[in-house]
Amino acid sequence: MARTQGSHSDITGPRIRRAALSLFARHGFAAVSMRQIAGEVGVQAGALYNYTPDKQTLLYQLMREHMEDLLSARETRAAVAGADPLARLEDFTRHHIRFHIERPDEVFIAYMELRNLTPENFAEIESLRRAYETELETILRDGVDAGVFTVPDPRIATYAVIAMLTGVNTWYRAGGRLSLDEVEAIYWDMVRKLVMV
Amino acid sequence: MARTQGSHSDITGPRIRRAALSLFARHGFAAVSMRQIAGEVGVQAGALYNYTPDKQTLLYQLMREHMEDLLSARETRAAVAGADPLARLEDFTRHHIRFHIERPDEVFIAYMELRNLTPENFAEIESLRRAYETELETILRDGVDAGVFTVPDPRIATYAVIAMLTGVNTWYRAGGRLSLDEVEAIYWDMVRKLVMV
DNA sequence: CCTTGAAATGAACACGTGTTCAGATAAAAC
DNA sequence: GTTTTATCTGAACACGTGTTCATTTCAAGG
Repeated sequence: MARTQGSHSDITGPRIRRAALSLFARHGFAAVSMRQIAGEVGVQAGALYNYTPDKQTLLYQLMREHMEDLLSARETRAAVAGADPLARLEDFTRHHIRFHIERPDEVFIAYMELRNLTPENFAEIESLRRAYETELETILRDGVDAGVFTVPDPRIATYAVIAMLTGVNTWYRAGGRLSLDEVEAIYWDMVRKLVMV
Repeated sequence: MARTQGSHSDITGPRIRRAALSLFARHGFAAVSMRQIAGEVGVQAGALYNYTPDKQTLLYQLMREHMEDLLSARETRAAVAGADPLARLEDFTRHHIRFHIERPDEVFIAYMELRNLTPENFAEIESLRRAYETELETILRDGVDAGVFTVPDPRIATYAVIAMLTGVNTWYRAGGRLSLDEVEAIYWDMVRKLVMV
């Protein structure tokens, strides 16, 4: 019986996911073959099927893991945040940027490879994404109700803020003109003005 | 000699590009075969090579055409706009939304398939994109110089506004809750506040 | 030391890939 | 009516695809 401590399989699964993640992000899901992934892990293609039922599920699991990490991290922070909508919005803004910058491959895949999911898997990922968006939308609505925010349409402001924040991933490079702290501050300034009364 | 008026080839080239555009947008460049494109046009795969040297160039031409349309449309409007930065920014905002919403397939491809371009073709497309971004950045800098805008960093505000505006394409559907005019107005409101002094 | 069984191999399957090209087709040019 | 010529076909090439599975490997359990 394997799968006791230190068994090979305990380490191969994650290695496969890491290889697939990096290759999918670099070349795209459709352009990466199971043989390429296997080669990166140092194994024959057939061996991958001890860890995943098929290529599509491999992609789905990567996306799902990412979205669940995102949601649970958000919930953790929401629990410690106070009731002030402005403080909650600042926390959301800064955390979104930092979380996404730390996971460029996962973020890239989660946005670009949605169309390679089966309809059922797509629905699953989409519902996780909607849950995350609802976090922000709730903050905005609470702020509007409390009279501290003025947004023309909370639903659309949610889309706008998330698109704006996620856009950081397309241009930010560590060691560039601005530190991550500065980027956070600049975006928070823009978001704050965007919702300002 | 063909290629006089009404020749077959005058109409087949555009038909191929339209079919490729739609298929690339739906399934992704790597997942679409030359035989699928040919099938959509009603022709054998070999015939495509009378119109394009290869699949990669077909993608490049679609992207290039789109980016050049975007830039020349922008230049046309910039020529008639006045000197008031606020009016120029409003025009940019509304025009960006409308132009992009009218071309969802082109926009999708231009964002998602960059990694399938050769380095030379990628550089070409990127330089067109930078030129477009510079249009907005110039408006923002002029507004800051004139004292009518306050943005923490014009370069980053450019990225932020473009990401925010292009995000409309991910959720807007004709016949939904909001008309395109309303969407334009809502986004202009948010952009205006974002750069407000 | 022998048994057990999870994990890896490597070949095979059936089919799809981008691209090429000799030959057929048919419409325009003269 | 004949020649010219752009266009299209259909087969071929060399190789890559995801996935399966009988067989081998080899470390842990007893």
